[in-house]
Amino acid sequence: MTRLLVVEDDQALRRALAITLRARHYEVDTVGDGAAALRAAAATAYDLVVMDLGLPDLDGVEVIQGIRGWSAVPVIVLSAREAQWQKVDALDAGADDYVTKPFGMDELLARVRAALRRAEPAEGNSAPIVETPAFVIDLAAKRAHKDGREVRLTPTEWHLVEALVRRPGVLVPSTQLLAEVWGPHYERETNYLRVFFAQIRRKLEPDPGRPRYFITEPGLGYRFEP
Amino acid sequence: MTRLLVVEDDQALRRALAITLRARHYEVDTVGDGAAALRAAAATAYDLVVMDLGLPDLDGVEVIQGIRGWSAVPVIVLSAREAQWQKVDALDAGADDYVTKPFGMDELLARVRAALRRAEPAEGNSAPIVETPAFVIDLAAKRAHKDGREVRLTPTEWHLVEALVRRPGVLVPSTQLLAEVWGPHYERETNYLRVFFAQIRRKLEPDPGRPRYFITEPGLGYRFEP
DNA sequence: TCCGAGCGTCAAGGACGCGTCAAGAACGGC
DNA sequence: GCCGTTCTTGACGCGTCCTTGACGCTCGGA
Repeated sequence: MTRLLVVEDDQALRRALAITLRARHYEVDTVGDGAAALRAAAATAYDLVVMDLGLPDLDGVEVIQGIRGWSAVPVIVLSAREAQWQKVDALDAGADDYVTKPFGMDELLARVRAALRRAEPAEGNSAPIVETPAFVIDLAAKRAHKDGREVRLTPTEWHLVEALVRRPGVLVPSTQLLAEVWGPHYERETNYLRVFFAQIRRKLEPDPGRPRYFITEPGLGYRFEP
Repeated sequence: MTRLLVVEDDQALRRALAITLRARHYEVDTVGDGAAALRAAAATAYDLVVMDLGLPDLDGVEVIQGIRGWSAVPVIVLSAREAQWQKVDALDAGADDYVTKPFGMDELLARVRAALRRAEPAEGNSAPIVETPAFVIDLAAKRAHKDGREVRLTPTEWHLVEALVRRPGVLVPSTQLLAEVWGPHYERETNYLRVFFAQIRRKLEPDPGRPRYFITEPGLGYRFEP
């Protein structure tokens, strides 16, 4: 399911957007101000953010920059502001697209599709099935098998496994893993990583005491070794 | 150098676009019709295409579909057509963005930057791999190999190696290395450098006693000789 | 020839990060 | 409201990495 976050202070428009998008089978959360937007984006891994630039608390550009600090999620900006420099500012802050109110719903939907289409290959181009002599991971189906037996992973364990397995052989810094799985405020909680990797190794590694696939690089981060 | 293809039948606008984009240090090719656009896109690996929808020979949507048949290059569509369904068609055909004429040049440039920024990580712009006859260093994956064997570097060793290898051949003053790796208060602790470079040479140099790649310039600093 | 500054080497200590375990808190399903 | 799962939090032992000091070497100048 594709998850969208709608950030819009005008209640009527917020409802209209949510209804229209849900009718297209997107899963939609809505918030009404910038602080809530940042909290929501930190708590949940959305596939796309639709955001009004005129928010009551924060400037839209600040919200974009806040999100861009740790996430590459596509952001489509809605705005009644016509001035060029505002579009330029928003786009340079990290927005992916800028739609001027009043806008046609069909156009917005097309831009949502375009943004999602672009983001797709970046995330899922490498095979959604990862296979090693010890275990098989199907990222699309969210299933893992070890020695033919199905292994159950909790949501957080999946999130971690995915973050590593998506870039085989590459070292992923602890801070990046924490930001990606728990959110930007958890970058110091390295003990989470220790606890969860212990669990993941117990479930997937042939010899959990001596990891072969989920490798710790002391002081740096973790690495998935295919 | 970033390479752009401009597809526009109006000669005046084509020239204006080319001049503006070149002033921003993009490398720009221009063509005047759809057939030439397809030929050019096939012949050269452009980083982005800016395309007018109203072309004399082919419909712009067909050109987009033609390009999308084999390339994922970002496409920004320009058009005087206001109707929503035309935007929807172009976006669904694979366009990344749709700008309605008349448009502001600053806005177009911002959208160009946004599109290029998105495409960047997928292509892997700068080569983070440093190769010498004796060893290979992959800065992105944080891996080092010597004679085919993997060599493990500690966090501080990585930091130092990176600081030097990023600027091949140039002499980096000791104070700068110390400030960059340990912080500004450590600029006098040159013994740190001696200890760690001894370690790094032991791990990477063919003959650690007589360094060939990590060179000391007495009294000045250190240099990486590729 | 002697001397000193700067560099390379080595080894010991202490600090830090990691793996492990377990218990309490939050969450969701019934 | 209860129960099982999942997440959070704390404590402890251990290994690795960083820091620090001592010593020998080379090279240039007195």
